[in-house]
Amino acid sequence: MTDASLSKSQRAYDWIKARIATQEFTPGYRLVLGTIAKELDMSVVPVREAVRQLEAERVVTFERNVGARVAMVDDSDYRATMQAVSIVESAATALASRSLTVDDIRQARSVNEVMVRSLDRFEPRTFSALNQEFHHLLYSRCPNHRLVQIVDAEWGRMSHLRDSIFTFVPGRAAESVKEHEEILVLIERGARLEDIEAAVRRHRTGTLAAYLVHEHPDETLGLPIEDEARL
Amino acid sequence: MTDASLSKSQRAYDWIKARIATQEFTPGYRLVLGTIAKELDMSVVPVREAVRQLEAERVVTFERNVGARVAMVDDSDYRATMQAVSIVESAATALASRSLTVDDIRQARSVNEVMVRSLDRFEPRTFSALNQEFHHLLYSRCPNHRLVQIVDAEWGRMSHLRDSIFTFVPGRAAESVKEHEEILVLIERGARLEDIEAAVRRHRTGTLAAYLVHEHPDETLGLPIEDEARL
DNA sequence: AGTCGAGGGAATGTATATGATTTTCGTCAC
DNA sequence: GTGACGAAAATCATATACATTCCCTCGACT
Repeated sequence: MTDASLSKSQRAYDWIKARIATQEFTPGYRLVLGTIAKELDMSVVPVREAVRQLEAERVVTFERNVGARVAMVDDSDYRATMQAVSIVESAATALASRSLTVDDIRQARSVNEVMVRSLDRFEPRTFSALNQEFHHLLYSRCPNHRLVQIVDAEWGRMSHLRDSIFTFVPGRAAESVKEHEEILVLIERGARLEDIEAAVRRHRTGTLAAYLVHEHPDETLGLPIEDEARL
Repeated sequence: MTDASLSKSQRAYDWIKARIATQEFTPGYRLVLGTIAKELDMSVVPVREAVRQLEAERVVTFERNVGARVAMVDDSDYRATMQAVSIVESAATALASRSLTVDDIRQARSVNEVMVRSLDRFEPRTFSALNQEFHHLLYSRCPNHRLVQIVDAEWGRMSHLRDSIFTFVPGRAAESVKEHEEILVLIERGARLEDIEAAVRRHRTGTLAAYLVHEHPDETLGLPIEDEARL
C-alpha cells in the first residue's frame, strides 16, 4: 500500500494522476471505475470521487451515465490556457517582485544559467521543467495567493496533458533564456510593476506566438496580429 | 421533486448552492451529509459528491473525517479574489472588445443608464447585480473562453458568499457609472487593447481600493501605495 | 438500409457496516 | 465545591456490497 494514512479516495486520486503524468493514461483514455477499483483493491465509491475531483480540475472529462476519460487538449484549449497563464503569471510576477530576496534572484539566475548550458544537448522535457522552475521562483512569492493558485493549476494541467511547447519550437529556447535575464534585471532594478508585468507577458506571449507560427501559420488568437502583439 | 431528469447528486448540488445563495446557509454553517440526505430523501453518497464538487469550487471547505462547512471569506481572501478578477477581467474585456457588436454596446450602455437612474434610491444588491451584468456583457464575448470561465467562477463565488462591495462603500457607485461610460467610449473608438485593459483594471482596482480605505485604512494589498495604484 | 428490441457493461444510488472525532459524563484530585 | 482528566457514547464521515438504472451495441425483423 502506498500510504495507509491517506483516505482511499485520496489514494485513488494520486494513483490516477500519477498514471496521467507518466503518460500511461493518455488523453482520451477511458477511466473505468470498476477496473480501477479492483486494481486498487477498494470499492468504486472512492474511485468515483477521485475521478470527479479530477473533473473539477479539468484533467478528465466526465459524461453522465457514461464515464470519464482523460481530457483531450485541442489547440484552441491549449492556446487559451497559455494565454490565460501569460496574463495571470505576469501580474503575479510583478506583484511578487517586491517580495523577492537577493537569494531568490540568485537562485533564479542560477536556474537560468543551467538552462543556457543545456542549450547544446537540448532536451525539451528537461528544459521545460527548468523553465517552469525559473518562473515559479519569480511568481510564487506573490502576496496574492489566489493568483499563484490559478497559475499553478493551469500550468500543471498543461504539463500533465501535453508535451512541452519547446518540443514543437526548440528554436525559441535561446531567445527565451535571454529574456529571462532581462526580466531578472528589471526586478533587481526595482522597475515599475507595470514594466515588469509587460516584460513577462511579452516573454510568454512570444513563446506562444512562436508555437502558433510554427504549427498553425494561418491562425491567430482570434485577433488581428497587431492587436495580438500589444496584449 | 424539483426535476426528475437530473441526477440526485446534481439535485443535491443545486439545492445546497441555492441555500448558500439565499443566505440560508451562511459562511461557517456546518453541512451534515446525513441530515441533507434525509431532507432530500436520498442516500448520503450523492450528497457527499455534491459537497465535494462545491469544495472544488471553493464554496465550501472540507476536513477529512469531520465534514464540510460553508467557506468563510476573510478580508484577505476577498481582496485577493477581487484583485485576481480585476486582472483577468480587464484582459478578457480588452480581448472581447473587437468582437462586440454595436448592439452589445447599446445593451451595456442601457444597463449603465439604469444604474445611473438607480443612484437616487440606492440598493446595494440591485446595483451590484446590474454592475455584474454590465461587465459580463463586455467580457463574455472574449474569444478566449478560459478567461471568461475564470472570471465567472471567481465573481460567482464572491456574490454567493459575500455582500456586494457597494454595501460597504455606496459612495463609490456614482464614480463607477461614470467610468463605465468611459470604458464604453474607449471600446467604441477601437482604442488600443492595452488602453482598454488598463482602463478596466483601474476601474476595478479603484472600487476595491475604495473598500479598503473605508474598511481597513491601515492596510494595503501588500505593497506600497504607489505600486498599488500602478497595477 | 433503417428501426426496434434484447442484452451486456458500466455508472448511479441504497442500505449497512466500520472507523474516526467530538462531546458528554463520571470520577478523582485539589 | 471546583477543575481536570479519562472513558464511554453519540455523531458523523468513510467504505463496502448489493440493487437499480441507464446507455450503447449488436442482431433480428420490416
